[in-house]
Amino acid sequence: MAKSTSSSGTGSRRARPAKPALSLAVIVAAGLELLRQDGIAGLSLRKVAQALDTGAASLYVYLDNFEALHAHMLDHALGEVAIPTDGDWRQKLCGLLRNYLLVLHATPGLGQLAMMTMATGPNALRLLEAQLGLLLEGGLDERRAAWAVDALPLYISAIAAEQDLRRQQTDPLAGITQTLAAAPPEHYPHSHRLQAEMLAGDGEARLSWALDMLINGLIHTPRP
Amino acid sequence: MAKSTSSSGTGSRRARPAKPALSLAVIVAAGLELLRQDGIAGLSLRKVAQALDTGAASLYVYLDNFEALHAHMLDHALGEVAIPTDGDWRQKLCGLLRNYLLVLHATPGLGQLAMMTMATGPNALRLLEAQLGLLLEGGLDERRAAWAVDALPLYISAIAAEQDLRRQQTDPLAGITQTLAAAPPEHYPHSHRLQAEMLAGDGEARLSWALDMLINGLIHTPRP
DNA sequence: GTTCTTTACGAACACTGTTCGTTTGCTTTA
DNA sequence: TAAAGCAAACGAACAGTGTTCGTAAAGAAC
Repeated sequence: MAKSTSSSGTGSRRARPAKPALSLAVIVAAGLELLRQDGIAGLSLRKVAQALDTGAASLYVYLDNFEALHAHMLDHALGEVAIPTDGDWRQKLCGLLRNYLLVLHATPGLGQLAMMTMATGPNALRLLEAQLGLLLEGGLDERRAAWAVDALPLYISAIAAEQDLRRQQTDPLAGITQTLAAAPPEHYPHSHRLQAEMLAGDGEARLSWALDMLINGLIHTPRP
Repeated sequence: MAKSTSSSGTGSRRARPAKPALSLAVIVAAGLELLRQDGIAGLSLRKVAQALDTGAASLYVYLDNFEALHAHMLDHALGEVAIPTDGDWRQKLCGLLRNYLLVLHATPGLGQLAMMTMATGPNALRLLEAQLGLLLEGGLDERRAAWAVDALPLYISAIAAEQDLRRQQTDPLAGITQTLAAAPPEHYPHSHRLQAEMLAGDGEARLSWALDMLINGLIHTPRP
């Protein structure tokens, strides 16, 4: 996909990768690589610059903000989301959303980044158009599809962000589990009884159920 | 609820509020006040300490982390979410979720904070129990209710976080609107045609529709 | 009165995003 | 060829951030 280092064809004439000429694409790639390694907490302009063997100030030729880096990184990642072509509309829509979550899930912190950044790049637009097409293909009226296309990816992003949150804390058991265990069963009977059930199921099963739930809700809820 | 300032009974003997004796409750209150004024970007340990007329290091007696402050602030805010008592189960559940969004919406940045923090305080548990009770009252089986109680507040939090994001950027028009306007209509026909429709409706109407959609989906989607 | 523990605080450390002034290297002119 | 212009790159500095450490003060327990 991405161009390999230009100097690697004829053999590198330096020990270091010959300083890849600093462009927006290279900056974004370095940012995503850094995110992949250190997560959202380890992502910083200075470290991106350091990975590119330059100073932080040099990046401001290509970026207005740190937030702009976020936006470019997100949209670049969104370019990896495949749009299904086989099956009926529902299978294709579920597949698209599943691929979206897959991409967010592939690099740690990307889900959180998606919730911190307005997705407004060309790839976001591409996914928007595809989702609208699939919803209309499914027979939904335009007004419903227009609102659904906001709700669906928002929910998927929230799932990814939540799982990122769970991943980045040292002890995933320390969360709600301790609270539930310490809660007096006579005051919180449902929470106590369903404790195990709430944590049951792997990510795949829960996602499939959630997607079904969303689309079923969509079908059964006309717009006011 | 919280103890009032102990020195206020006999009258303050200093010009300044007599240094309110530094407790977790006071720190959390100051943090929420700071959030209310400056949003999530303006929230910092040092500013909270400054508002309490002390240094940042002093807060570490009551807090392990900056993240711990987040958690306590979130749970304190969650204490303001009212649990409806009138109407059938569906009205009560919708009311609860609406109140939840209302609270997140009331102070800027709280929605983002809710997506950055695991809600694991006593008030989160209280809301969890209430939601479980209402779902079971509605006739949902326990396995479905157990998963729904994770999905529902997550989606509401995502809505709040998204609106916080929209609020904190100077120009709310600058988002997807520009991208849509610049997109060639022949390549993105649906996006172009439904441009206005996607932004239509106020927050109330969209929330009501979203809640209906979620609950309808819940009803029509059995667990695997 | 003397210990011991909790609470408070100042100074310092290692970071962060961002800005400013300057230097470099290439391209376009004269 | 030489001069001028210009965008890109860079180093230093600024105003912040969370967190840690050593050290005081203030009570409580003996």
